[in-house]
Formats: sequence, structure tokens, C-alpha cells
Amino acid sequence: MTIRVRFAPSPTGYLHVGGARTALFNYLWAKKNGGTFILRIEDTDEERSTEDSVAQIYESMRWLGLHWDEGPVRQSDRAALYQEALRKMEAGGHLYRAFDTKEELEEIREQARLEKRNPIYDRRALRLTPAEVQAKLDAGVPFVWRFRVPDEGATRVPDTLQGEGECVFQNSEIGDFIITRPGTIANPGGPLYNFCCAVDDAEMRITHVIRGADHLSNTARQILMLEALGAAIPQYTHLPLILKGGKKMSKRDVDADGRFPVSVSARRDLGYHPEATFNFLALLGWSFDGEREILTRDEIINAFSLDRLSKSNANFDEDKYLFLNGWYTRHLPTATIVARVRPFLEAAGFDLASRTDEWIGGVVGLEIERCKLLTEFPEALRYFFAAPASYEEKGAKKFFTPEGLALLEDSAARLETATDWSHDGLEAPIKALAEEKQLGLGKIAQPLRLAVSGRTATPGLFEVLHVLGREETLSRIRRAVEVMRAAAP
RNA sequence: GGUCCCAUCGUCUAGCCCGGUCUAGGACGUCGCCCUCUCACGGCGAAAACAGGGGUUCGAAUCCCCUUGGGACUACCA
Repeated sequence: MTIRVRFAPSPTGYLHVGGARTALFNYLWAKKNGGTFILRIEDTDEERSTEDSVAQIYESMRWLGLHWDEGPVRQSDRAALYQEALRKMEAGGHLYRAFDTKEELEEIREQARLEKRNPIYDRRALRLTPAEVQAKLDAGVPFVWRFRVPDEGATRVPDTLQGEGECVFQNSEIGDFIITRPGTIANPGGPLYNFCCAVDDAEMRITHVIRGADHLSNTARQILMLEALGAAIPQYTHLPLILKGGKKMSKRDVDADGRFPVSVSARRDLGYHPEATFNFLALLGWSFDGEREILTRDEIINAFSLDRLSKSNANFDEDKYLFLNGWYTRHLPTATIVARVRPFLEAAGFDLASRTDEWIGGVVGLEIERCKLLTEFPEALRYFFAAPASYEEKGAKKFFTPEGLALLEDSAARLETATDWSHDGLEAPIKALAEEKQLGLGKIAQPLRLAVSGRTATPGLFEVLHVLGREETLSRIRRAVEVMRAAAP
């Protein structure tokens, strides 16, 4: 039997990293087994679904390389299918109409709370006589369809991960759930999530449902409907949840924290790599061998298996994500990094018109070990595009002293007579100066570094001077000297 | 409150199913040392965990029970 899995997001917000991980595991399971990965958009909630979200979900999945084999299938296009399933279940005696108002239902819940019971519908609609039902229908009283859960027995959710192979729910604890929005005969209410999900899983012949553990109790209901429909029950894998601050990631206020947003697109905009994200997400609840953690897409696909999934919830480890991103920044081909950094440099307003990819690659290469996120490059590279507007305060205090000033002027004098502006050609005269002064190279280099870059931490000083060129270097030193004189006359 | 799920270093985890090889392995983070013109990268090293209590067993991180803790669900959302 060929494996068929689906990722079924609701477009009520941007795809977040938790959803992306669910999509990833479905994708991996399909790829590993030569199966089919289906994308299904669960947009039955017209109020909350937006086209913007739909577009962003596609975009984020493509960015991560989670290409789907079938779909996207939109539930909003499948009304006829749900209508047919509804008729089938009704004919089987699995459904009944309920005319209760929101207020009545709230009362039932409140009562249950007081009695410390699970709030379960009391089936008052089921006690209506056929004549009473007909009267309400004739009067146009809105109703919803409820699924009649069997009185006895239990519903077993076959799960590869949670429980000991299955999770058991007593039917008496489930309660007759609602499967449509309120409507009338003339104007029927639309189908609800649980219902569509079960119908679609059956219709699409889904073999494995891999989704978050927050769906565990829904699954019992979906299995009940699947049985009523006479459909096969897929194998379920309820993934442990990704926690953020000890709580489930919330769809709302997705990107409330600008530094640690949860939407995939916001992460991309912050300069995270798809490779790092793919790798990191795969390791969130799954492990390769417990030793290796930096893995290629193919290695992950080949090694992926459901039985190496963890059962317990995982905190979203920002430090590790950032570390991995830094690793990929350092190890991805330079051309890739340059292509990805370019837009960030442009956005920062740097003039790239006269800059070749080779030149950009050069300066990116110099700063790459100090940058984990692509968004860090503009600030890191700023001094290659413009003379420092200010000098690092701590460094200025330490190196812009009378002694530092003298050293800077001496350095400038040596550099002015330098004929060879290569790394070695620059190093030689400065080293000679250090020896004459009986100082460590750092003593000379630090004031120079600060003068040309405004910073106390940069790549090798002579590489920097080489890139800046003679004129630019000397003019920056002159400016620094002026600033120093002005500050301490 | 009810139902369900989960429980190894601060965090992500390996080991658990098939008890002894575990003085519990790796990674991130932290700290120290080395490399070094600075920062970073890299290298080396350190501190750091089987939630608690009962069983079963010659022997338990591994099996069973209880307690405790954490999470999810508890919509005419998905």
C-alpha cells in the first residue's frame, strides 16, 4: 500500500514554525517511503480564513522546500462532498438536529463545571418528538447537526507514538459533537473542521495522519465519523508539541516578539536559512542517532522514521536554532550567501552599483564568522561602504589616548610611504613600527582598527586596510586624528 | 474541575521496547585554556541530569504501581 499523508493547515494566520515542523514530518515520511504528500487547506471558517494567509503558507513551504505532490486542495471547494457525507451519516442514523441556542449550551457547560464533570451535551434535542422537530423546522428555527456518539464502549485511537500503541477514550466522555454551523433547511449551515477533516482523510485515502498532539481528542471524534462512513482508519502519529515559554505556540500574536517571531516568513526576513530551519525543525522531536546534528536534507529523509520521534513536548531552543543558522552561514557556498545577503545590503541603503559579486563575496567572507543571521551583515559590513560615523565608545576611551594618538600618527606616516598595499605589504611596515617601539602588534593595531572601522573587533587589520585601499585608509586615519584632537585638546 | 498525554544535564536529546557493556553519550548555552593584531571561527577541557517513593529482580535510567510535576483538549475555531 502506498503511503499517503497530508498537511492540513487552516489559513487563519501565517504558517508558524510548529506547523512547519508538522508539514516537515509529513513530507519526510512521504519522501522516505516514496509516498504522496498532499497539501490541504482547511478554510471552512470563512470569517477567519484569509487569502493572504493561504499565499503565505504556500510561500513558506516552498521556501523550506516542502513541495507537495497533490493539491493544494481547498475545503471551501468541496461542499458537495461534505453534503454527501452528511446524508450518508444521517441515513445511517448517526446524526440528529439540535436547535439549542448559544445561551442554553453555555448553561449546560456552566452546570457541568459546577458539578465537576466534563461538559457533555445532555442530548435534549434527541428527546424532541418528530412533531416537535417538524414544528421547529417549519418555524425556521436554526439548527446544527450533531453526531450521535455510541452510548457504550470506547473509541481507540491507534497511535504510533502516544500511549501504548493507542489512546483510549470512553464514548461516554466524548459527547455528541456538532459537525455543522447553524442553518435552516433553506439555508444550511456549513460543515465544521472535525467533520471535513474526517471526510477528507477518507476521500483522500490518507494512510498516516501526522499532526500535533493537540488534536488527540479530536481524533477520537474523527474516528467515530470514519467508522460511521465505513471508511478505513488511518494510522495516527500525534507529535509532541513545541513549547514556547512552557506553553503551546499560539497562532495569535504570532510575531509579537520581533526578535523571536514564530512565523516562518518572519524568520526568513530575519535572515534565517531554509537549510538551517529544515535541519533545526527536524531535530525538534526527532533524532538522527543522538550524536550527529548537522544533517543534509537527504540524510534526514533517508534516516527519517516514526519510531525515532520523541514522546514529550519540546521547548523551542532559540540558542540552538541561531547556532545552526550560524553554521550554515559559514558553510553554505559563498555565492549562495552573497545572493542572500545582497537584498539585505540594498535594504540598508548601501550603494552596490559599483560593487561586483566578487567584491561583495570578499567582504562577506571577512565578516562571515561574526554573523549568524543575514540581517547582521549590513551592520557588520557598514565600514566597508562608509567611513565610521562614530567610534565605539569603550574602544575610544581605551585607544584614543595621547599615546594612541601618537601611535596613529606614526602608523599613518608608515602607511603613507608604503608602496605595496597588499596584506603582507601592509603588515611589514606596521610590524617594524611595533618592533621599534617594543610594543605588541595589538597595541598598534587596535587604534588603527578603531580609526578605520569605528570598531574594536574586525577581521585581520591588514585585510581590512587592503580592501579599503590607500586613499580611504589614510583619510579615515586623518579624520580619527582630528576627532581625537578635538576631544582631548 | 473533567478527559487524555508526557517525565534523562538550564535547553534539545541518545540510551528505555529486548533490564547488567551507564562511573548515563552527544549538541546548544555557560565557564576555563589554546590559537591570535582585536572580535569571531576553530581546537581542547570543565561544571551540569535518570522528579520522588514503593515494588519486581542477583541486578533498574531501563519493567510495574503510586505520588508529584508539566502539557494538551474541554467552541455553533481549526
